[in-house]
Amino acid sequence: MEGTAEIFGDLPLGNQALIVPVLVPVAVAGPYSYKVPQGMQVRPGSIVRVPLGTRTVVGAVWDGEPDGSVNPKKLKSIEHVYDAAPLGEDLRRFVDWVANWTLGAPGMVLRMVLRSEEALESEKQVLGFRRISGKEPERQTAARKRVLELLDEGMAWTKAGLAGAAGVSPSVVDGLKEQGVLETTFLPATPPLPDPDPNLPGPTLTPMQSEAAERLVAAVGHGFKCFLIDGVTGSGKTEVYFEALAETMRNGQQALILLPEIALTSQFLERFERRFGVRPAEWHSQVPARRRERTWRGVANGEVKVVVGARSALFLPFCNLGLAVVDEEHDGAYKQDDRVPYNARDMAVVRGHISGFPVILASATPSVESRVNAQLGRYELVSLPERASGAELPELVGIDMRTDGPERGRWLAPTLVREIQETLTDGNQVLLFLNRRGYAPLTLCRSCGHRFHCENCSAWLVEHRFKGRLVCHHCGYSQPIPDKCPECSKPDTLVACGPGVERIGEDVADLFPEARVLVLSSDLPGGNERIKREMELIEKGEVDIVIGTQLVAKGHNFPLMTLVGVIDADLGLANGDPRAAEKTFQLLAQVTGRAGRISGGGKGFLQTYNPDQPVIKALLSGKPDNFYGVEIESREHAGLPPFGRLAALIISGPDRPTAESYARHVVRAAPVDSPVSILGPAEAAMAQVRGRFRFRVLVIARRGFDLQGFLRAWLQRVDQPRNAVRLQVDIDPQSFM
DNA sequence: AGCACGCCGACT
DNA sequence: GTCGGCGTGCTC
Repeated sequence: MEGTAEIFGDLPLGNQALIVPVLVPVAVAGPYSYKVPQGMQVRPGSIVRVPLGTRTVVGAVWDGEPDGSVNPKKLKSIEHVYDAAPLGEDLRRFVDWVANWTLGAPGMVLRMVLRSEEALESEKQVLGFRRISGKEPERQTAARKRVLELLDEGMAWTKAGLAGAAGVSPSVVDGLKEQGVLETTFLPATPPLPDPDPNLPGPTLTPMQSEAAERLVAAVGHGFKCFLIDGVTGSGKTEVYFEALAETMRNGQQALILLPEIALTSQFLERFERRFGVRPAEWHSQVPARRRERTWRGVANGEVKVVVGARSALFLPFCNLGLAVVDEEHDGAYKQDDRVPYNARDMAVVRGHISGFPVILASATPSVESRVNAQLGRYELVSLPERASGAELPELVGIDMRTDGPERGRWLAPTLVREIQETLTDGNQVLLFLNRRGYAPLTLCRSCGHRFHCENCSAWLVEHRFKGRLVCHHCGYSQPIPDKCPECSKPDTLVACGPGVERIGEDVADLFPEARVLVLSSDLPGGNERIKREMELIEKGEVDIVIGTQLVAKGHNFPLMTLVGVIDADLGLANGDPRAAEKTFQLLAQVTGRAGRISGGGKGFLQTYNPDQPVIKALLSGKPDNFYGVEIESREHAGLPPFGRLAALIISGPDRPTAESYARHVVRAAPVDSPVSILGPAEAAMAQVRGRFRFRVLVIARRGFDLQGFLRAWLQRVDQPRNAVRLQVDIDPQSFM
């Protein structure tokens, strides 16, 4: 038995009541102390209900000695110990680790583990009805007969279930009970779900896939190790890690698969079912509470073998977790910004490290920090550079818009127009990608130069011609499109500058009047339903040219799509985001990867004003490493307040050091075996605004930057009480330069 | 006076 | 995270 809090039978304890630390779900630094009433059995990990202030809360008995400095008169007693299995030692260490890492309160992290109080008591037993053999009702009726026929099969039924199945009212069942023909019984708790079968025959893997799968399989059951699967779209990453999953199940251990968004889960569940025979347990906010409770309990007692879920699934109380997979590991949806801010990808690695099991990160476009971790040898790289079907990856071509661009007022370069024509003639589909909603990003007055911008946030208003409004994409403000300039009042002087998807649609309709064109963006009326329907239309080949925003980057597969044209490949590179290059690479690799995914032989065209940009070169060559490597000119540590971990505040100079350089330094500076996330200046400032003020800071700045002065000023703002800071923090990254 | 609202500290 | 206490300022 572990722990300090055991009551040993009738051993005399004198007058000294037993006191234990209990972690409560409030934002305080550590556990509180509670008395254990006579006869109550608790140990570290026990889930308990305790009084706290005016309410009662659910907490967990924690490790270590109770805080001796509190006034013993203040101590209250534990009210109740829940029936649920105590949280394991490794989970408790994980909670503490995450709290330390996020600078959050351990109680707040525990709260993520103990999400549904209902799950903590064992499932309520259900009253069932069974036939007492041989007994017949005094008077037989048609309804009674139907009920008894069902019961003669030997099963016990619930009243509602039985009445429903027999097509009679529940009172018929009551009547039979009254007559002593039926007896009541407790039904067994909900029958356990069938386990996934790891021994069903899997698909035939290519030699490259098999080799990758073998490496993963060999690691199962042998402690912590982190893999990064870097596999192009269509390379069969999923099939490969499914083999590791199968091995984990054969080992009798549980497995967790994290997906970035719940929209992807239903397809994934089907895939899982095809491979392992049944669906895995599902965990995300849209799963009904009842099912979540069952999953929580099942995970804790070992009945549930595999969970597929969103980031919050990482905090489930697995009793025997043997593998975690983080699919699409580069995806920003793994970051939680509110409450406890964490990145589930990194915390999955930590959980694997603490509990001693392998973790697999998978992506077609791995994040910079994961690549760096692989280069440093912390993660083992598993490359799948070929499509499993044997289809060739799309051939990518850059179009220099300065020399080969379209005439004024047009947006598609002649080369791209020719390719579209050919593709349509062959009966294939075209995707034109532009990550900008609306008709035009800027409206100005030809006469006086007035530019429309948002009253609240000073961003330009984007014209939405379908809606007939000017919309702020920042804050949602919108106004009708006026017919004259608000500044100089002259009519008919307003001009739209630059393209959005709606405008490309106009261009395409002119150039290809015969083609069936569909413009897809998230703001169109009809919502998700409509988007789903339209995706299906595309899949069926009922659309020739799709014009879309990033919405078309993931999800459905389009078998007939062989050409992808990126209208503005430079979009998104111009802002101050240190991750701009990385994000652009990921997005464009994903979008162009759709070309010829099934049939092979696809083509992609990138319209750009700067073909020499590292990102564009990287995309064209298929080698993401090419856009790394701008040198950091100076780097300093500011070892200011002594907190437990490192957060990175990154300042990018006008020379824009690229993200990998940041990552390299940040990762090197990190505690051994700790994953590191990169925070841009805006993110770091946001974190302050949200109330996390205490950082150890790593600053990367260009030469000549007054680091000491900056830090003094920054820390002064940071160390203020919460509301003072809120007013003073400047989150504009430009101001740091 | 009575109440809504925001700020702030306490919670074992 | 949540509650209660307290000060401010407004009022069917």
